[in-house]
Amino acid sequence: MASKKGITKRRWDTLGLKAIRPIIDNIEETTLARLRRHYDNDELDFSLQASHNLEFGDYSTTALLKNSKRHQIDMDELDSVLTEILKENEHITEVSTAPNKFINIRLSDQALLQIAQSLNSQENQIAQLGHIKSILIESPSVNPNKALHVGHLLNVLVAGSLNRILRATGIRTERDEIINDLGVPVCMTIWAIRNLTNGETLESSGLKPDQFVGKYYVLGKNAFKEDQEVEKAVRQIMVDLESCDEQTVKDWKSMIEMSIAGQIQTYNSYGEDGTWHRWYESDIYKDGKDIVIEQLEKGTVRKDETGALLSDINEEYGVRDAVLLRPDGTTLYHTQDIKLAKNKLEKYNVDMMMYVVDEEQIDHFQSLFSILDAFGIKELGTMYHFAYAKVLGGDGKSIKSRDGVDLTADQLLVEIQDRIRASSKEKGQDIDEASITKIALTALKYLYLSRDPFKAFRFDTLDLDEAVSFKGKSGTYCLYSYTRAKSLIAKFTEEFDGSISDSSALLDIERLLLLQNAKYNEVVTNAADTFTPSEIASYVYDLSKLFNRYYEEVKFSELEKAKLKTSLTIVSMVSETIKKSLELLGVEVVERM
RNA sequence: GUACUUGUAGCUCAAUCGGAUAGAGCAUCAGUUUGCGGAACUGAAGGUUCCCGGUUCGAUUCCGGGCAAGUACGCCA
Repeated sequence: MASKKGITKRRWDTLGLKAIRPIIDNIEETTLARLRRHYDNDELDFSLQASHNLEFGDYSTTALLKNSKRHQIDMDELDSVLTEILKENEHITEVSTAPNKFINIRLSDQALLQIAQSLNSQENQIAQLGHIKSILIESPSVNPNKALHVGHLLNVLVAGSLNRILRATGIRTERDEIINDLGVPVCMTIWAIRNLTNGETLESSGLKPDQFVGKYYVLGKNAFKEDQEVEKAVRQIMVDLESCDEQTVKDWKSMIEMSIAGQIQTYNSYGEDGTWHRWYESDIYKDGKDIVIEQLEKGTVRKDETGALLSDINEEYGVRDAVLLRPDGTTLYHTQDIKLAKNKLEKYNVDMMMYVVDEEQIDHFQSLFSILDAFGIKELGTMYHFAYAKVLGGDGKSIKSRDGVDLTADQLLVEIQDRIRASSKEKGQDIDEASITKIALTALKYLYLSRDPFKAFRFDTLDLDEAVSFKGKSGTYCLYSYTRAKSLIAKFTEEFDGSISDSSALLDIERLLLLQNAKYNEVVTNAADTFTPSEIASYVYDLSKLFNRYYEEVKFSELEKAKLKTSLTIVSMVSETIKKSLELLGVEVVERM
């Protein structure tokens, strides 16, 4: 009995990724092997997790609590055995058992530096793959009659970031989207462009192509609502399109092309190439009939009294059955999506299909996934609806319902750029336009990606002011840390050679910094496994914050030469981690700001 | 009505997916500055994690039941 629950659950744990942690994995393995041998019991468990507080050591284990009860081993005895094994490890300098039976270990300075070097090397492999080795991401599938607004942007940025994060772990990713190029709204736009332009053309309007389309969509929609004659005319366009009337097809194609071209421009300005594969509803809306009829004899589809064909899987899957073919043989949304899924699999042969579509369509996807499973096309658990919550306007209402009055993605970028430019002028800095754009994108992307996408958020000017204020938890703060690190290395360029020959003990702040740095593989793996870019955002902020503390605490110009070299190497490694992390969020770093 | 999602500091949000004393930012208050870039740093104050049960060494997290908010519910896409 398949469960309806979980198809769109937030926490996804079936990618089976396992982070590769240099040295830490090694300590885990050797300790576990010795422990099992000592007790001659292969069921014993041992794992290390990073401590959140230096007081509790660098890493800790709950092995005492987990094993003693489960395997009837005396806790004190296990404690002394485990402590002995850990103490003999070359990378560990201190082992202590807390009153609550956590065992805390402290790593040697050497081990910390080695870990940083492994993570920083070109060969750093982030994770071992599980059974999901390839994923197709469908996004953003914006309707072609509208310019992208600040709500669509969430989709674009999250999908872009997920794509990068998944790739970083070694998963093969593919991108695609479906363009709904049919339907009444499209025909309303065609009608408006035919009748309301007063001679205005794309060229003479000076608008981006998608904005041009969007403008006439709104005009067409209003006319459609108010005037029955217009409604008639729009219906006629639908009929003409269906019957492949030459002029109508030409107008339609030109409108769709304008729209896509404009959307791609927007993707480009946000640093996404937008070259992913596009499926068109008009290519597939007649298909899928045979798939449905084929299922009739398998019992997963039934015919009702009107002659319509419905899915018949309610009992097994607990989802409401859907109409798949009208009595006249025409298809519906579901039917097209079934066909599309089949096409996708034929083209990309991926282990998992992900749909980045807002939460309004949860029911649709639960139903679709169940049907695909029942039809033997793709198993449950290998399809995922990333059901992000809608972005709300400043008044707390859905943006979707208020056509034409909202900030478009293009306007938003310009607005942020203006603010960045103004504030850098205020500080008497002279920054080139390319950097202004990068800083603006940093602020914006961090704002969008640092939060949980499953919780609705209100988009209003308050958020904007915060994003560009450069204070506190922001992308610009992280970027600033990076440029600080870079300028530090540039200042001491003669002393910096990437070595760690110094033998004096690391400072506490250096240990903290290296420990945070050491979490990189784990954080990226977890972000991929649970589809949460915000984990990267939190991580890079914490790392940046530690770096700024380091920067304030240590006067580099007063350090001994050997110590300076090591410290600069640490700075360099940390700055590279900041850079890599920001890139996973789709942020390109600047060297100066 | 049914299903899904959400509920944590005054506000906006975290919490490595069962771990130690629930953390940040904003706002508030108090400090650091002759500097390697102050777009920085340090500190104070702020909590019955919506409520009630259960599971267990241990629950913001998992399970059950309430309460509140948002969203979706067959021939539209």
